This record gives sequence, C-alpha cells and structure tokens, in this order.
Amino acid sequence: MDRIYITTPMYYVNAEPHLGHTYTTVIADTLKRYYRQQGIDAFLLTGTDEHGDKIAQAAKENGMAPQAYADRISGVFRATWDECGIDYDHFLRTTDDYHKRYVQEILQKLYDNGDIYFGEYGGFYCYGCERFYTEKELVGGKCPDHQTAPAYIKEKNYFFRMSKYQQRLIETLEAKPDLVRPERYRGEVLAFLREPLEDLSISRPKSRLDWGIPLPFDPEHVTYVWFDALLNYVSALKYKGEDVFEAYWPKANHLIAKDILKPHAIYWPTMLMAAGLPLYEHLDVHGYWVMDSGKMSKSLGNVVRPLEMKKRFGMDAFRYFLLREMVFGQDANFSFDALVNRINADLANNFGNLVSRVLAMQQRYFSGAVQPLGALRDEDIALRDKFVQAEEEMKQHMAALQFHRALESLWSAIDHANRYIVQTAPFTLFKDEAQRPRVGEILHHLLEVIRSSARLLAPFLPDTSRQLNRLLAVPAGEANSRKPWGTFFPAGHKISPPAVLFPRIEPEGEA
RNA sequence: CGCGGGGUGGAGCAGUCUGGUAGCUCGCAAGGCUCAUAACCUUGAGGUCCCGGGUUCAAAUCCCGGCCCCGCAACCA
Repeated sequence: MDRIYITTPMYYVNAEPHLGHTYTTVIADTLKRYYRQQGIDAFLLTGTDEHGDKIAQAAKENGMAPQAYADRISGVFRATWDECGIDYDHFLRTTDDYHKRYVQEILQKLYDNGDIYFGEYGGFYCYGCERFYTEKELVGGKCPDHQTAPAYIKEKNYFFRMSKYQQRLIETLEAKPDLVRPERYRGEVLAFLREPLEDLSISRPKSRLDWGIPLPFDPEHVTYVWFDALLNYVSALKYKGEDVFEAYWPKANHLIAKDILKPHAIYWPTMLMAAGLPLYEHLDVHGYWVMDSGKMSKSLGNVVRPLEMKKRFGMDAFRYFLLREMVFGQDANFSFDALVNRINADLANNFGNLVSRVLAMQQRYFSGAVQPLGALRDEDIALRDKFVQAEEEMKQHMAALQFHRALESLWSAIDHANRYIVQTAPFTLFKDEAQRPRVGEILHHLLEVIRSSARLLAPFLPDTSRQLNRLLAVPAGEANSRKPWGTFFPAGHKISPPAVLFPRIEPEGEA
C-alpha cells in the first residue's frame, strides 16, 4: 500500500495560532484527506516546539514556569486544531518524554561517531533569533531580523559537523530536483550552499539557558532548539512504534513556510545523514499571507485568528479562501473584501445556489424521488465529461500542490452545470406533461453533479461534503463511491429539500 | 554589486517551468430566464501582457540588457 507522511512544523509556543499556522495546517489536512481518498495511507503530524530562550523569556514575563507556560499555549494549539476539525494523527510536544529521549539518543550517537565536538565560539549573539551572527551578516551592526544590536559573547559550545555533509547535500539536491519544492526555494538553498557551510552550534550552556534538553554527554549544556525540534519528525513515528516508523519514514512531505527554509533544507538533511537515516521525500515551502490593510498587528486589531474566522464565516468557507486564493509557494494578500468576495461569488452564488435550485426542483417536481434515466443526450454527456475532466485535472494539480488550480478546475465544471440548467430549462419543460420524463433525467444528471462535487470537494471542504451527502441521502460508506455516472441513484431514491450551504455575506456585515 | 518577490483590460489576480486563439473574480453596459441564496445564463465595452533588443514560422511565456514597485520591521506560517 502506498503511504505518505505529512507534517506541519512544530509551532513555536511564543504565540497563539494565527493565519500562518492555520494555512499550513489546513493544507496539511487537505492533503491528508486527499491522499486518503485516493487510497493512499496518510499520517498527519502536528505539534508544538516548546524549548528555547524565547519561551523561557515569555514564561518569565507571564510570571509562569516555562513548562506551565508551554502547557497553556500548546493546549491552545491543540484545542484550535480540534475545533477546526483538523484530522491529525499525532500531536507532538517537544517536551514529551519520548521526544526528549530520542533527541538524546541521536545526540549520543553523533557524539560517539565523532560528528559532535566541543569547541569555543565567540560572536555576536541575537537573543531574539537564538543564534550567532557573523559580522558580515549584521546590518549596520544590528540583527537583520530584529533590528537590535546583538551582544558579543564567548562560550564553549558543542558543534555538529554540518560542513562534513555539505557536498553530499548538494549532490542530493542536484539528483532530486523535487526534494525542495517549488523550484525557487531549491534554488535558494543551492545558492546558499555555494558558500562553505559552517558547523552548527547545537548547545547552550546551562548557565545562560536551562530550558532545554540536557546533552547526554554533558549535563552542563542543553540542546539548541532547532536541533531538538527537527528531530520531532522522526521521534513521533518512533513513539508510535518501530513498525509505524518503518511504514512512514522516509515517505515524508514536510510542509513549511519560507521563513524556516534553512533549518529544514540544510540542518535537517545533514542531521539525517549523520544519524544514518534516509532523507525526507519532499520539503514543500509556501509563502506568506500579507495583510492588505498593512501589517498584522494586535493594536490594529487585524490579527486573523482561526476560531474567529470559523465563527464568522464557517470553517469550510475559510478553508476555501485559503486554498483558492494563495498560489502555493508565493505570497498572497489577505483581506476581508477578498474573503467575502470569494465566499459570495464561488460558494454562495455559483455552487450553493446550484445545489439549492437543483434540490428545489427535485422536491417540487418529484417530491424528492429520483427519476429513471434513459439514453444520454449530447448535453448530458458533455456535462458528465466536464466532471471527469475536472477530476483528472485536479489529480495533476494536487500532485503539484496547486490547490488553487484544483479548485478552479472543479469550479469550471460547476459553472458548466449552471449553464446546463439554463440550456436544458427543466423548469420550462415541466409545464409540458409529455416532457416530464426528460425533466426527471435532467435532474438526475444534476444530482450526479452534486454527488460528484461532494466527492471531489471532500478533501477541501469536508463539512460541506458531508452535508451534501446527507441531502442526497447517500448511504454511509458510499460517499466515495466511484459508481459510473447515472448508476448510483436507484429510481425512487428520496432526496432532501434544499438547504442553504453558504449564506451570502452582505458587505455591511463586516466590521 | 545583500537576498527574495512582483510589474497582465477600472480594481484584485491566474497563466510564464512544458512558446501557438490572453483567462478568472469584482465592477460597468445591454439583453435573457424565472428553478434558485436579488442568485443563474448570454452578449458587449475595456489590454502597448513595464521598456528595448535577441532566438523562433510563432514570445505574456525562452535569452540578454534596462526601468519601476514591494517585502526582508512584526504576534511569525
């Protein structure tokens, strides 16, 4: 059986879930549902990253112990994904015992193999980034990320011999063009690797930071947060069992945003090489959501919180927007106008209204009873083929992570169905008694449209898909039926009256 | 020579990798339908696809050069 292992990053618990976290998690969930539907066994991992300086500081500011603070935020993440209906298989916390043990196991292994050595390091350290900067990297003497002057500190550190694996990593990237996707990020990584790679400092003296995993070979030091966090992708599987690990590693698709490209494209593969593990299959990198109204800011009150979006627009509508609006890999704009526009145009008008008119006619003309089908006419065949075509296109686009195009393809078929109604005009034909059997056929085809849509939408809009199947009275377990067009509904099968799937959102309704 | 993204009808965006009628949403104009969530359907107006070269039978798309805009501040995906 084919398998795929889908991961989100372990979200750093210094902030509560916002738009970015939600996007990554939603595409991960969509992919999982999609692969499952294709008969591919998919395992979805998410979780929280809880060690490090920033967390220790944030906890202090909140007057809490680091663990208590991490417990709270991690709990918010988990509750959020639960509330959003994210179908994850495991939620890892980097403070979980099994994870800590695994990190120590790997550290010991690399130490024994000579890939970790003790050295002295002096340099400009940015507390915000939790990393040292070379003078060359500083911009005007300040950290390019935080615009603050770093402190010069000198300390004994343990180093991972990352440089040793540089050549092998370059060769791997060249041999596997789809290891890092989309292309532009692979290029970025290769560009970075043209410069000599420095060894990675992987420890912090306890005197400076004690909120971390102690090194097994030197309890006076704790593990650098990235070295700790990256190993989660393996430790989670190991925790589930050696058989689970064997089943899913290395069939990993890591989903990340572009800001954490370097740890995932450079640290992580070299760590895997040193640990003697095969590399992941894909690193899938997406862009940022840019707020139309300026920066995302608490003070401006425009922070996008997933649960508020769910409450205000419905989770499926929000998912639709995220998946349809962003081109995977590129930045996209987030605005309420665009969101409302998408919901009204695509979901309420085109699709919701289509379902509504079909079910209304089915109800009014035949009391909901499905009518028998005769020979297909040209327009019926064209309609069916449009959905066959959409499904094929969706398959290609999903393989390329082109969610927006997958949905576009489906909507092209949905548009065709709206045209089909106008062209065949069942509401006119119905006035002629002799034409009523044909009206029954037309509606039968339109019910197939809805059933196909429910199936094709399932990974993207799971709740809507379920609701559609309920309206169609599709028996449990047959939602994914591939029975040929026109053979699914027996004559007399009762369909429910229409329901409003996506209410139109009036512009003045937004704050 | 810091890195990266982008410049496509009034607005917002796809399309560019794998050259071959320039597409979508909104808006605008006219018409149709009345089953439907004032939704749906048809037609129309509106485009030097940033500029200049080059390759080609053919370039928004490939190559070279140039111009302009935007991020790299953050609660960070």
